[in-house]
Amino acid sequence: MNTEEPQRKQRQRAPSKRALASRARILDAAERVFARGGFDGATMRDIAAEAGVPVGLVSHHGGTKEELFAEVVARRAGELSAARLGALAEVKAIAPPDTAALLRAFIGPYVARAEAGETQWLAYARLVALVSSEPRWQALAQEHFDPTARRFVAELGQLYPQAETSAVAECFIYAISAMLALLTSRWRIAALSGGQEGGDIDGLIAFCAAGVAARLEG
Amino acid sequence: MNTEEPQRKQRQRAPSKRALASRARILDAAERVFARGGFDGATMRDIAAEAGVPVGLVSHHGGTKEELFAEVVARRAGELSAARLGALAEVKAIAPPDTAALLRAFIGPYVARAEAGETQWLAYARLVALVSSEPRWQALAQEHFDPTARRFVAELGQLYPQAETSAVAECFIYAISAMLALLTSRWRIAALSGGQEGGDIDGLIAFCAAGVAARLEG
DNA sequence: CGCTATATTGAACAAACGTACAAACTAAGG
DNA sequence: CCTTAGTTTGTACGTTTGTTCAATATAGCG
Repeated sequence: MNTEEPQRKQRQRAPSKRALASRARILDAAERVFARGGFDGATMRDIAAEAGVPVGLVSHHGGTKEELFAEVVARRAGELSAARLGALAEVKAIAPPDTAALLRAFIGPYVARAEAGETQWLAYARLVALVSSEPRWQALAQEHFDPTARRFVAELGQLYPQAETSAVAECFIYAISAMLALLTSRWRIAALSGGQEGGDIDGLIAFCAAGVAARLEG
Repeated sequence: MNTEEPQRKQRQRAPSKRALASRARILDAAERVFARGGFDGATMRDIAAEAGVPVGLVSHHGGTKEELFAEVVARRAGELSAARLGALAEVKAIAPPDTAALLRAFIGPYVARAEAGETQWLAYARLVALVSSEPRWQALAQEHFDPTARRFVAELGQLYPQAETSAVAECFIYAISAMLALLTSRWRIAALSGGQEGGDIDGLIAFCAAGVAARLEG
C-alpha cells in the first residue's frame, strides 16, 4: 500500500552551492548550444562539453532534452516580461503613450540586454526567434510570450480604436520579427551594404512606429 | 597515364523520364521535410518516406544531405529572382517607382506563389527564413539571394540619396523579415488576436513602405 | 533484339544519438 | 563524527543517424 505521510516534499534537503553552480553552468551552456544549432542541431554531449561536465550531469539537472530546452527558454522569460511591463507602466505614468513609446517599452529592455555585451542574452534572442517561428514550440510561446504580447497588443489597439484586433496583432508580429532580425541578422545587413555595420534601436523603432501608424490608420 | 579523350562528358546517357520524375519527387519531399524541422530535424529516411522511395535513392539523386539541402534551396531561387527582377523592370518601364512599388516588386512574386495554394512555395518560405537567419547558411544566402537583394537595395537607395547604404540595407532586412513573418507566422497572429485570421500583402506593404520612408527620410 | 549505362532496391556499416544506471564522492543536519 | 540525501562520474545500452554497396531491374541506343 501507499505510505502514510501525505504529500511529503519530494526534496528533503536544500541543494548545495556547488549543485546550484553546476545547474547554472549547464543552463548557460545549453542556451549557447541551442542558439547555435537549434534544438535538433544541439546534442547533450555538446552541451556537456560546453559546460565542462560529464554527460550524465546534464540529464541529472536538466532532465530530458526537451525539458532542458523549455527550462532554458523559461528562465529568462520571466525577467524579460517583468522588464517590459515595468517599462510600460513607467511610460503610462507620465503621459498617455504614443506608438513609438509603446514599441520602445517592448523592444527596449530586450535590445538593451542583448547589446550590453552579455552574449547570453544574444544567444537567447536566437532562441526566441526559433521558438517564435516553429509551430513545434507553440505551447512554449503561448505560455511565456503571449501574455505580455497580448497586453501590448491591447495597449496598441487603444491608440487605433477603428482598427481590427487582427490588424494590430499583425503589426505587432511585424515589429517583433524586425526586432529579432536586428538582433540576429546584423551579418546580413553588413553583407548587403558592402561590409558596413548598421542597425540600432532608434532606427528600428522609427521604422516600426511609422509602419504601425500607416497600417492601422489607413 | 590519363585517358586520351579530353573532357569527355561524365554522363554518357541522358536521364530517363522516370529518373527525372524520381528526382523531382525527392526534391519536393525534401523541401517539405526540411521546412518542417530544419536541416537537423530532417532525416534522410523521413525524406525517403515522404517521397515514397527507398533510402538509397535519395542519396543517389540528391548526394549528401548538405548537397540535397543546397539543391532544394537553389532550385526555386532562380525562378524567384527572375520574377522579382522582371517585376522591377516592369514597374520601372511605366514610371520612376516609389518605395511601395519597389517593395511590391520584391515581395509580390513571393507572396503570390505562396498564397496560390501551392504548399511547396510555402514550405520554401520556411526554408528561406531558415537560411536567412542562421549564419551556418551564409554562403547559400550569399550565392542565391544577395545579388537580387543588392539590386533592390540600390534601387531603394536612389529614392533616398542622403541615406547611408547600411541604413537602406537595414530597412530592407526589416521588410524581408516582416514578409517571412507574414508567410510563416500566421498562426501566431491568430493566437494574439483571439483566433482571427489576419495578414495580407497590402497591409504588409503599407507597413513596410511607411517604415522605410520614416527611417530613411529622418 | 541485344548491349550497356543508368536507376532502383534492400541490406549493411560505423558513428553518434538520448537516456539509464551503479558506483564513488560531497556536504548538510543531528 | 556519522548518517544520509544529494551530487558527480564513467560507462553501457538500444536506437537512429548518414552513407555505402552489391545485386537486380529498367530504359536508351545501335
